[in-house]
Amino acid sequence: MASSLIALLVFENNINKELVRSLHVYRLKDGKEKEVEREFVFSVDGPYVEMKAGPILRLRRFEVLELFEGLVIGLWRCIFAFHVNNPPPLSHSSFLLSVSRNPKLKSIPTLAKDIHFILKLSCKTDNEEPSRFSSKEICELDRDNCHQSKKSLPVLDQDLNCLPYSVSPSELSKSEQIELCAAGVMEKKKKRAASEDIARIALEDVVKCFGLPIVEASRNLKVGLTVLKRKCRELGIPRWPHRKIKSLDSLIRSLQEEAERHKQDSEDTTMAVAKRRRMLEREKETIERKPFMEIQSETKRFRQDVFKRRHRARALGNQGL
DNA sequence: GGACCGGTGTCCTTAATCTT
DNA sequence: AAGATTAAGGACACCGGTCC
Repeated sequence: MASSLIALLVFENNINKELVRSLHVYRLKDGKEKEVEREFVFSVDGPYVEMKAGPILRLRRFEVLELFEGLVIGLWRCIFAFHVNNPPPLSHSSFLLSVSRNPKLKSIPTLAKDIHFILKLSCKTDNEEPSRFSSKEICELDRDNCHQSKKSLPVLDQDLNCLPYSVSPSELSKSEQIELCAAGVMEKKKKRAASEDIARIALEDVVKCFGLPIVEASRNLKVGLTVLKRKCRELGIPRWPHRKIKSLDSLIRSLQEEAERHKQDSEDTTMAVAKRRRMLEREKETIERKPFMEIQSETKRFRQDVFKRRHRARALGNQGL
């Protein structure tokens, strides 16, 4: 479960003319980006997360003081969050919240609606007066509100940085169990792969997954890691070539960038870059066909050169800063 | 019901890749 | 070239299904 992808949204709401912060937390099930396990909604007053029709839960170590992207909080990954007083400019959010450029978003129900809502709010707040409160003051207000809510609401000391639902199923009532099952929350028993399915896996199927890490490939092929490893040995693949291919891809990309930069340069330079790129692409194809092949030593030298250049460029960039 | 087989998950090791 | 980081490999315990 540690690889679960978490999407999280914080936005301002104006229901009942009160300033309400909403936090939508989406936990995608077991790393599978298509299945959403549960949705939480932030409670009105303080850092508590209210399950829909459930108890109040505590989200620790999370203060929405600024814009967050990709921040990992325990098991949770924040895809987008901003403080009520600090709405981001639309241009900033365009990449992350654009479904066409970030296809992961498609897998999260109601997200499109939420994004639309957030962006509308963002536009509105841009035109509004800046808040009278500093972030620090808001934070203090929040803390006061927390204390209040502690008095009035029952609070489970569930840390959302750990897996939710750590309460054992036997402790839940039958109706709660049914509800959890309906939400897809209860741990599903992993079914073992049928032996005919394993036998049916052909080299072509495996080759299609070379671009993925072996764990993801095994998920794609619907078999366990051990099975896939054994299958690879059977098919004459001693090591999973994902890293070789990724490395060659990265070299091809940097050559592409170089080609862009050298557009105006001499024909010789352009030709040399294009030639090298073709060589790398051929090598990648060869490895895809013969995964046991080593990366050529010439390519390894070239890769080392690229690393050095990147390193120098970064160092110069840092000096410039 | 017990033995056996095979898949899964986990932990540690090792190799490959990347950074400095 | 050395060190750091990351990802794959391998071993092993556990569990569920099947067969006798």
